[in-house]
Amino acid sequence: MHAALQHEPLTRSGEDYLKAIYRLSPAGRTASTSEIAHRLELSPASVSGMVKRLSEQGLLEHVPYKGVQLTADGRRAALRMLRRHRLIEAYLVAFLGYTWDTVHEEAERLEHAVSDKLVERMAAVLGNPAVDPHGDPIPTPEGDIHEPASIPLSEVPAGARVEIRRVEEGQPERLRYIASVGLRPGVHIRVLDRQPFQGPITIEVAGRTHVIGNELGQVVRCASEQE
Amino acid sequence: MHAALQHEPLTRSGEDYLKAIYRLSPAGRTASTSEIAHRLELSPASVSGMVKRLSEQGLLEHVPYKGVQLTADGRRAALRMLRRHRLIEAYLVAFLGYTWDTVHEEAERLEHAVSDKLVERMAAVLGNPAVDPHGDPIPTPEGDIHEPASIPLSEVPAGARVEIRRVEEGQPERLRYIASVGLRPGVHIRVLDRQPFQGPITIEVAGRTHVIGNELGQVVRCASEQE
DNA sequence: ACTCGGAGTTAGGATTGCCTAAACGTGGGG
DNA sequence: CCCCACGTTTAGGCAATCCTAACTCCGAGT
Repeated sequence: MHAALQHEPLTRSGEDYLKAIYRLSPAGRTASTSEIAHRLELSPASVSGMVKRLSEQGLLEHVPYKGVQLTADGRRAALRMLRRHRLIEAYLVAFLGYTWDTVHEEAERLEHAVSDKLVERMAAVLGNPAVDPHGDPIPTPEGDIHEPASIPLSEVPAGARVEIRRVEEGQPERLRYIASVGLRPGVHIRVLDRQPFQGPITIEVAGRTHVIGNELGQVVRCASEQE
Repeated sequence: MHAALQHEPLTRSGEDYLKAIYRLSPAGRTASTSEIAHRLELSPASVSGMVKRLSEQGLLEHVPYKGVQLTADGRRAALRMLRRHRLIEAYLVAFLGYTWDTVHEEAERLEHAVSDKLVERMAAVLGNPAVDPHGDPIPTPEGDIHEPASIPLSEVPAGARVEIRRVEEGQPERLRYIASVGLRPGVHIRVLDRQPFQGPITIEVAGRTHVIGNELGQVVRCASEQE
C-alpha cells in the first residue's frame, strides 16, 4: 500500500514543520528533533508530538531516536510552501514597495493564507521569475527546484571579482546592514582584502570600499569562482 | 488616555466574531447568540463561550439571555477587519484579475494575515478608494465609515432609472448570476416592470432586458430615488 | 398569572498544539 | 564492556475552540 490516499489539509503548524525539515535535510540528510525544535523555537517534546502526527499522515519518515526525512508527499508540500513564500516576497518587492531585507516576515504569514490561484496570478504578473529577491530559486508548481551553484563570500579569495547571487535569511538587523552596504543579488563586487582566521573582509561595492565581518560573508553567496 | 490599555492580540476566530457582530448590529441594535451562530455556521453553545471570552477582553457588552453589543474597542477592531477585507478585495480586483463576485473568499483568508503596513500600501497604490468592488464603503484607518444612502432594487418603482450602488454578499452562484447580467456598482439601469407580491423584476441593463427574481432585487442596492 | 416552547447557557468531551518533567535509548569514554 | 550524558520520547497539563446534551430562563398566549 502506498503513501497517500488523501491527506487531510495541513495546518499552519504542519506547513511550518515541513518547511523547516526541508531546509534542514539537503540531499536526503536526516533532520533531528532538536534541530527542528531549534529552528522553530519550540521545545523538542513538542516536535516529537508533531512529527508523530505528520508521520501518520504520510508526510514524514520517522525512525525514533534517529531522525526524520520527508516522504515524496512531504517534500511536495514543503516545496509548495517555498514557492508561495518566495513568490510572495518577489511580488511584495516588485509591486508594493517592500525591500528584500524586510519582506520575510510578511511572506511568512501570507504563505499560509493565499490560494493556489492567487499564487499563480502573482507569478504571472511577475513573469514567472526564477528567483526571489534574496536570490533563492523559486520551485515550479510541479515541485521542481534547482539551486544555482554559489559559494559563500567568505570563501572568495582576495582580489577576485564576483557577482552576488543570494543573501541567506538571518536576523533582520544583519540583513538591514547587508542591504545598506549595497550587497544584493545581481550586484558585482570585488574582494580587496581578507584577514586570516575568519577575520573581516574588505570589499568594493559600486566604487566604495566596506569592511564586513566574516559572519556576514558566510550569509552572502556569490557566483561560484569567476575570473 | 482612553479605554484600552492593552488587549491581548485577537485570534482569527475572535476577529470573525467581531466582524459578524458588527454586521448584525447596525445602529446600536443588539445581536443574539443564535444570529451570530447562524452567520458563522457554529453552534449557539460555541458562540456563548466565545462571547464570554470577548466580553472579558472588553470588546463586547453581553447581557445574558438578552444579547450582545460591541464596545468602542470592539467596534474599532471590527472596522479594522472590514477595512482590511474591503481593501484586499479592491486590490485583488484592480491588480490581480479577480472579479467582484469571486473575490470574497480570498479576502476572507488574507484579512487575518496581512500587516497594517501591507494594508496601507495596498490602499496607497489603489489611491485610497472609498468603496470596494461590491460598492461597500471602506472604513478609514481611524475607524470612520459612512454608508452611502441606497435602497434595494426590489423597492425601486417601475419606470425609474437608477444607478447600482452596492451588491451585498451572498451565495457565490447568486453573485455569479448577478455579475453575468451585468449588474455591478456604477452601472445605470432602468426598471421596466415589476410583478406585485415580491414577484420578478424586469430591468434593462446596457440595452438588454432581464427578468430577475425578487430575492436578487433585495441584494442589489441602488442610488436612492433618482428622477 | 401560569405555563410551555424556544432561545440561551452550562457541562462535559474531543482535538490541536504547546509546555515541563520524567523516563528512556544510544553511543562514546573510561 | 559497561555506564553515563545527552538527546529523544512519553506522560501529564493547559489553553483555545469546537461539539452535543442537558439544563435554565423568558416571554407569548391563554
